[in-house]
Amino acid sequence: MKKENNITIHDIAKALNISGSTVSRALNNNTRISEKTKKAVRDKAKELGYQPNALASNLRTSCTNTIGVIIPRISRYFFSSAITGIEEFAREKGFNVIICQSNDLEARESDCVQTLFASRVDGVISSVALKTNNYEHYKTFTNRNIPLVFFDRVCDELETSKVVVDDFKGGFIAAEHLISKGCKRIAHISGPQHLNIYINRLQGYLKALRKHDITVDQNLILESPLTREDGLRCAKELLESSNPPDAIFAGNDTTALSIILYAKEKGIRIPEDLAIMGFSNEPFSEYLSPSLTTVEQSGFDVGIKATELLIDIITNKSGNTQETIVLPVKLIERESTNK
Amino acid sequence: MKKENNITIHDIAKALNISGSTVSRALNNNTRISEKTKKAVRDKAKELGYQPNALASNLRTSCTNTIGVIIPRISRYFFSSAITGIEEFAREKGFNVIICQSNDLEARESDCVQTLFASRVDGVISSVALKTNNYEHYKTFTNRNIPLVFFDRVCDELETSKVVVDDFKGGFIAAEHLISKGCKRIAHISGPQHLNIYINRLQGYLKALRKHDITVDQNLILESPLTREDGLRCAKELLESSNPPDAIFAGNDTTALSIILYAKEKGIRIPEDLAIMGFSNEPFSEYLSPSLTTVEQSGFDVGIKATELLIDIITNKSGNTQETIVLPVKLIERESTNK
DNA sequence: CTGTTAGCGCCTTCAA
DNA sequence: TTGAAGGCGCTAACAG
Repeated sequence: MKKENNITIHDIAKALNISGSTVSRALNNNTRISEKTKKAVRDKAKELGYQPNALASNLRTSCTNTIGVIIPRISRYFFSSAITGIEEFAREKGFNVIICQSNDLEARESDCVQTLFASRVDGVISSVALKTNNYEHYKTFTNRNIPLVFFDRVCDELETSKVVVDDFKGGFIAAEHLISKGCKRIAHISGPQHLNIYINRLQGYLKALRKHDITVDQNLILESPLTREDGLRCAKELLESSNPPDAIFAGNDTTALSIILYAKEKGIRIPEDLAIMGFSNEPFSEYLSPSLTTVEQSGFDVGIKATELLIDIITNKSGNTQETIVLPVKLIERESTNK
Repeated sequence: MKKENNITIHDIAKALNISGSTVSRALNNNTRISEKTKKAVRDKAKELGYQPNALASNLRTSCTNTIGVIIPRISRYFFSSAITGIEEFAREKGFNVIICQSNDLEARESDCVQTLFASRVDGVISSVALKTNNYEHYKTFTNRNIPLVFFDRVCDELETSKVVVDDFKGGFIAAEHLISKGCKRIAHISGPQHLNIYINRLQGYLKALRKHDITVDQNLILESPLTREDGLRCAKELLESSNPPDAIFAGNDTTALSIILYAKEKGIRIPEDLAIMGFSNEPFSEYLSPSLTTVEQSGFDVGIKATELLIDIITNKSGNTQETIVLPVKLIERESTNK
C-alpha cells in the first residue's frame, strides 16, 4: 500500500523561493546558514506539516539510526527491563530499536543476526543464548565494522565492548552473607558452565568459602539449566539428602522459588533468609517469598549502560571498541520470617 | 559512521552482462523472468555475498515493511508475550517490528505515535494506556490511512480493527464458577471504568449474579487502579469488613496476589480456589498460589491474531478495516489446597 | 522475457 | 551564505 505524497524539502524550498539544499542545511542546523533563513525554513516546515523522510536520508547517509537488540526472551523480567532501559536511552538520542528474541537457541540467534544485518542497523546490543556455543554468526557484524556490545551474558571470544554485572562479587557476598549467619554447609545451584555469569558467581562463592576456611563440598555444588523442573530436581537432591545444607544460594529466581515451593510442600523447614536468590528482581518474587534475600542487578541500568556505550561507539566519540564495564551488585536483605 | 560499499544489484548485473532491472526482478521472483536467469542471478548473488539494501527499496516503494507496536509496559507478562506473538508472526511475513512503551501515560503514548509515524511504519498495533482518555493522537495514523489495530485495551471511538478477549464471558464464568462452589457474597475488584476490558468483566459478573438471583451488593464491587498498593487497600476493605465476602474475583494478577498475601499475613483464611485471578498468566502466579483459579487469555495468541489482521490490511487482502475479533477465555481450575 | 529510463527524498560536493 | 547537479540502490513504467 503506497502512502500519500508528503511534504518534502522541495515544497518548503519552493514556498520560500530558495533551493532545496538550503532547506536541507537549515533543517540540519548547518552553521553556514543564516539564522534568519533557518527560522524562516523552520516556520514554513511547521506550517506545512513537514515530516522528514528518514528513508531517503538513510539511503543517502547509509545510517539508519536504528539499534538492533538480541535477547534470549523478552518475557524474562531482567531482559524486559533491560529493553526498557535500552529503548529509553536510544530514543532520547534519536535512535530506533529493533528487538529480536533468540529463545535461548543458537540457531534462532543466528537468524536474529541475519535479520538485524538485513535491516542495516547501525549497531547491535546482545545477550547470548544459553545454548550458544559457537559465536561465528556474530562475525557478520564484527567483520563489517558494525559495532557490537554484549551485556550480561557476554562472549569473551570476540573482541567487542561489554557491559557485565559483577557476578564474582555477587557470588562472594551471597556466600559471605550466609556464612555470617552461621551457615557452614552452603549449597550453590549454578548455571551452564560455559556462560561467564555462572562461572563467575561460582568462583565468587568458592572464594568466600576459602576466605572463611570452609571446606568445599562438591556435593553441594550443582549445575543446572535453571529451569523450573530442574529446580525441583535440585531441591529434592539437596533437601532430602542424608546430610542437607543449612543454606542455599540458588542460581536464579526460578530455581530459588522452586526450592522454596518444594520445601513448603514437603513441610521441610528452610528459613527464607537462609536462601538466596541469585541476581534477580522478578516483580513477583517478593510476593512468593517476602523474606528471601537476593543479590540484585538492575536490568534497566544494564540496558542504559550498554546503549550508552554502543551509541558512543557509533557516533565515534569513543575510539575504544573493546571496553568492559562492570556494574556493581547489591545484597538485599528483607525482613525475616524466621522468628 | 558510514558503512563500507556493499554489493549492489548492478554488480550482479555487470558480472552477468544483463541489466539491473532483470536482476531486481529475478531477485523478487517476478514471473516474467526465465527460471534460467533467476538461477544465474541467485547463484551470482550468493557468490558475491549480495545483501539487498532495504533502505533503497523502501524509499522507492515507500513501504518500510515495518510494524509499530504501542504497549503500556513490556515488563508485564501479558504484553511481553503479546510482543513475542507479534514478532514471531511479523518476521515470518517479512516485517520488522518497532516497539514503544507508553508506561500507561497518555503523553507518552502520544510520543510513541509520533515516533512510529516518523519511522514511516506500514501499520500499527496498539493497546491503550490506562491513563488515556483522549484519543486524538491516534488520528495521526487514521488520517493518513496508516492501518491501525487495537488489541485487548481498545478504543471504541476510532473506527479501526480490534482484537479483544471475551471479557464479558470471562467475568461471567468467573462469577458463575464461584456461585457453583456455593458462594453468595462474591466481591469483584474491577479496573478503571473507562476501559472496555474492565467494563465488560464487570458486566459479565453482574449477569452471572442476576442469572442466579443473587442480589448485587455495591459494597462488594470496588474500582481500583489495580496496582499492588491498591490491591492491599482492597484486601483490607474487603477482608476486614464486618460482613466479608465468601469469594473474590480480582481484576488482575497483581491485585489477586496482593489479597492473598494480605490474607496470609493477617491469618485470614481465604481458600485459594475461592479467589479468582482475572485474566492473567504471569509465570510466577502458580508459584505463589498453586491452587488459585484463573480466567486466562494468552497474550501470545492475541499478539498473533492482531498481527495477522494488520498484515492482512496492509497487504490489502482484506478490504475490511473495521473488523473486531473476539478471542475466547478459559477458566483454569487448579488442584485445591482446601482440604 | 529483457532493457531503458526516470525518479523516490535527501545530502553533499563543487562552484559561485 | 547559498545554488546546481549528481547520486545513494532499487523499482516501476514503458518499450521492445
